[in-house]
Amino acid sequence: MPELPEVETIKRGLEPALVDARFENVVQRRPDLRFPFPENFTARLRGRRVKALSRRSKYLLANLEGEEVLVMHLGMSGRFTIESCEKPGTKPGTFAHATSANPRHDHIVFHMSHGGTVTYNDPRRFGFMLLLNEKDLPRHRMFRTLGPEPLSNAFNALTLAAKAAGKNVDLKTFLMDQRVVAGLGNIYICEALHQSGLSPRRQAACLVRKSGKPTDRAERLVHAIRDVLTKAIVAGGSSLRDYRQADGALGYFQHTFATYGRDGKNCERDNCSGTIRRIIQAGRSSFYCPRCQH
DNA sequence: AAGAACTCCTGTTGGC
DNA sequence: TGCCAACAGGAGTTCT
Repeated sequence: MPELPEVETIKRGLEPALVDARFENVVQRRPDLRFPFPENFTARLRGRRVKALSRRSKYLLANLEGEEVLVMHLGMSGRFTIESCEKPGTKPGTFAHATSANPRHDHIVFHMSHGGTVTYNDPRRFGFMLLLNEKDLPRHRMFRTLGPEPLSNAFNALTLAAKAAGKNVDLKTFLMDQRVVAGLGNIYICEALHQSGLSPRRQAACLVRKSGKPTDRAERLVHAIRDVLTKAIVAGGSSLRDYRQADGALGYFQHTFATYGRDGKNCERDNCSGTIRRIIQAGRSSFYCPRCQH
């Protein structure tokens, strides 16, 4: 499920449950997800304090006491649930059955020192967890090649155009490549392409001029990516408030899409009477309006 | 060496 | 109702 805005939302939601708490006990219900869990995973976490949570691309990072980082990737179907988090403003013990997810896919349970519990559930098991030294993280093969954070200054029309030069792929596939820009996925690429009026079928090279300078399309695309992500994070934040008051399940964003999943529906862009279409690119669905995206 | 195809896994949905 | 195919928010590995 999660793309950058969801991981950011999850990070914020988990902060009160994890930051400044210690792992009292960690229950590991299976040897692997997508990859094997780290050697002695539970023993290495036990007793350790979480200094901070952060995010890089779609990775959720827990910086631990002792200069280690717990790296968590949620794959397609990973989710976290918080239970019995006794923090100011929450009622202890009210989250007895916080999750509607099938408990047979509860693979990891973090029992924290303040009495709260954080459970990782992942039916498809495309997620994974790593335990790395802080200083090794940037050199790790999963981080080394990651492109810039789309909400940082390192991501701009200039750097995007540089990566598009000579590329013989369509824009959709280009943006799915995490080396180009980190954290985008199927949904937000479709949305950003719609907002910028660019067809997902257009070639990536349209972002760069012969001189190497970015085209106007590149400028528009960068702006749209930023805008779509920022709005989605805000929307995710609003659903967070529910989880604290309600059932403890960490909700995802409530967001309305212009294209994603709207195959056959009307394009709602002003003055556009097109119909959203679904096509397959690199084996994945793309949604776009052939009328206003070129 | 870039780009396409295949792979991991379970759950849900829609058509017959 | 059951059955089966298609599809799902990801990305590493293997092919051509």
